[in-house]
Amino acid sequence: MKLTEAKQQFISSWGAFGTHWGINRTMAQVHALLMTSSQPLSQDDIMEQLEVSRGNVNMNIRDLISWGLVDRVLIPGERKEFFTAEKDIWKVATQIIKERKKRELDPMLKLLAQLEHIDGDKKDPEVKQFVETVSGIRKFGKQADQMLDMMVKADESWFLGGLLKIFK
Amino acid sequence: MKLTEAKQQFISSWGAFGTHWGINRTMAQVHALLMTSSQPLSQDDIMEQLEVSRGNVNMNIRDLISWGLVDRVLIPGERKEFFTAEKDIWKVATQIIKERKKRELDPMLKLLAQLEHIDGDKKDPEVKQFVETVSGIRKFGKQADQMLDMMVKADESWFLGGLLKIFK
DNA sequence: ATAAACTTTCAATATTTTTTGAAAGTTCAG
DNA sequence: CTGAACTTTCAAAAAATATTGAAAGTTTAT
Repeated sequence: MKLTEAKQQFISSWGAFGTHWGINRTMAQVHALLMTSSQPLSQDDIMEQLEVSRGNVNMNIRDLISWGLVDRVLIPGERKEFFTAEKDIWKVATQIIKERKKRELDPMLKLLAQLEHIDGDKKDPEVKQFVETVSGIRKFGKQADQMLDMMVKADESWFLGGLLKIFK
Repeated sequence: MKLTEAKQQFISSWGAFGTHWGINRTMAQVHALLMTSSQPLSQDDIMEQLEVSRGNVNMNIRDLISWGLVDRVLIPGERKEFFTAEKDIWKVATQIIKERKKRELDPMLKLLAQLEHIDGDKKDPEVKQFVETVSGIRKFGKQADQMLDMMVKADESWFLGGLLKIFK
């Protein structure tokens, strides 16, 4: 398989994959393009390669930067801005975990904590089921939260190395 | 806070949460409703409580069943079908992990394996970067795959209990 | 100060996804 | 067998989301 073809496929699949995880197609594709590019690219490069509009590229690059996955790069002698993506997949993963935790998990846990305090008969099966479900989710979420915190702090090696040992 | 109000909030937030993770609002809400309900509910109950159409409820219930998160229940003496959701959050999580792994991670890993074989100069920086990125993602994915497999096989207790010890 | 080069914004448009509801299909009691 | 009760399907409509592109804004070289 030729590089060009493989790259196309990768970009297109990464885009499709992203949409299953609440990430818009173009953002995922821009990310894929930058991750597989050895050199920084300009907005125009990206527009051309992905065949999308200037505004679209601009917006999605902004978002990727806010996720900490892409950086602006200045190239001496060039007027334009260029962009690179973090290429270490472990760093990419921990960055995404950090952000999603902050943006989604933490607020949800905060809400669940509030919802556990229900007025009314603790013996009413409906009240009981609600409180049990919510507190179950919250406990699970807290545990996941801690685990993710540790992953983010931990070193890549225990994950990419012999993770298996842990569970013996 | 009253039960009714809390339940509304939970359902609505669970729906919003779901959309950030590629799950449609109604499916997440049906799931939330069933998880917090002590009794099985019929299609009509769900339609009424969430104010959505019959077809919509039907489709999303089907999906939830295919995800293994909801079961049909027969109630003696009733003609209608009723539905319940698995309420053990650990089982819910492992079920979701199992399905997403099968539906998304496994196919992606299969694709990445193919994309690593590029014709062309291994010294070309573009080829090199592409192969490195793809193989990095694949290694990471394989490791994640194994870790998730273990989680699914493992017992709830090491997670919901003192998970922390593992990392000392 | 000017203008070319470049970036950002955002209302309009297009696309994708979800929802509806009525018709067709199924099941079952009598 | 018949029809009432219930479920499923799916084309059309609505809603949500993403994209465009041109105008406005900014920066920089001269």
